[in-house]
Amino acid sequence: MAVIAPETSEETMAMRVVGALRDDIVTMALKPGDVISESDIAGRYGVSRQPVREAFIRLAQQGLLLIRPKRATVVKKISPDGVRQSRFIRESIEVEIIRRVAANPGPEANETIAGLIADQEAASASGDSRRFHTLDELFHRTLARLAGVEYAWQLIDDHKMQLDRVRYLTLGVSSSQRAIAEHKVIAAAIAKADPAAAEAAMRAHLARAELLLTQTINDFPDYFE
Amino acid sequence: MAVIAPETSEETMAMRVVGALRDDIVTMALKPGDVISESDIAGRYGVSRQPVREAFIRLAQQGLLLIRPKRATVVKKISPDGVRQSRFIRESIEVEIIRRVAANPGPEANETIAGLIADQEAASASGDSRRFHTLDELFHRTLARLAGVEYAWQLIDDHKMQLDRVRYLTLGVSSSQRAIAEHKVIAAAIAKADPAAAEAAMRAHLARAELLLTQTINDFPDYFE
DNA sequence: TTCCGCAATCTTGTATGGTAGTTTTATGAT
DNA sequence: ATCATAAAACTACCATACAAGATTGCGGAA
Repeated sequence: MAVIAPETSEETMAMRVVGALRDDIVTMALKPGDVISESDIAGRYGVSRQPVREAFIRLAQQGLLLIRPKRATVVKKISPDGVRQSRFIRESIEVEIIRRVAANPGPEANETIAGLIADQEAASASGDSRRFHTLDELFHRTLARLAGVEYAWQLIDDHKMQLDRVRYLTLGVSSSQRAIAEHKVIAAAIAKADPAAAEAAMRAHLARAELLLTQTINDFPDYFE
Repeated sequence: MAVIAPETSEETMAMRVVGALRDDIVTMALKPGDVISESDIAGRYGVSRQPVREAFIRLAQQGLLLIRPKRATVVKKISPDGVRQSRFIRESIEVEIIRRVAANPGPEANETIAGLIADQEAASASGDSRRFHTLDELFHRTLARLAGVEYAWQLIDDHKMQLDRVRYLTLGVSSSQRAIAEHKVIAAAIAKADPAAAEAAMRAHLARAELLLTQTINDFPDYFE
């Protein structure tokens, strides 16, 4: 019974509920296949059904909920094929981004990237996996910004929620050391203004997730279609 | 005052309104900058505000409407930078698709593609621009299917609405003859299983739109940010 | 004329009641 | 005990009423 009150008039209750539910879903507090209802969530957050309903619509459009009219609303199970294609989309865009950045790094690019990698090493050394995850995201988003297509990253971000659910299931499994090493390879390619090498490094960096996916499906079969 | 009734229980009123409004926006019946209100649209379609409100939310999430809380809801003006980045996204994905198809065409690929091009030539010859547009879309979607990432096309489709509004403004300007010629180049590259050539052809095919965009901005400055 | 302030009237946001359809449960017949 | 049937208890959908902020326009004062 966590009552959520809007701080500013700019943020509506519906938006609050969206954020709260999305966090619950991505962190697996709400598990794939769980059945929820407007009244249920409304009572839980101390609001009426209306804002909850609108939150459901938003989350359904983002692929996290499945609204079955007149039947029920369920947390969508993770579609392995959907995850694969989300990754395909991300890879397609990020490869294009890394090409642009490597072809035309700009003055601030190298130092910015080096700084981010240093932060990641610090986070990894202190075992702060949450901060590491944040920095990892920032690493990729920064590349998008350097390529002048920050909006494109927002698109990736939307579809990344699907991948994040898988990632959450594999917490601790993925080696942050390895991710840092791969980031360094990418940074080196950018420093040498070598688009081809940067592209190859980015592909390798993203491809590693495929192994984790099949492994995770075996570990949590109920969460997948 | 067109009253819309749901035929099946699977399709809600809100979904109907979404479709009707999206068509109106893409075809410029509702122009960028137009102010609409829930009550207004509700009265126009003979439903209550509730389903209209939900339609607004969906369309806002697709980038066609801008909901200004407590103020109004307006048809989003076309963002030139947004169009450019939507094209960037589309190009990134389609290049990756065309690479895959060209690298591994599969048995049915060549004849399917050839058939589509023949249909397009027929449509162009008979001056049926609407059918030509439909076939053009089918051409690209078919490539996505052949690459095994039809879901990725759906993503492109969502963001393509922004591009479609521009395309609608340039009806008659764009030469279907030229598009067909470019499609033939792509088909030839696939037939020769030459990914590099296919990629170059696809990039050229998509790049041509840049000229049209700047031209269109000059012709309809009020519709752009 | 210009500017300030208030009120009428817009807008979207939220709450609630009722409706139609689905699922579950209970009940009775076989 | 098993199965068919009906009733009860859910669900999301829609309509309506009200609330709260934003805009507009009017009127009066400087």
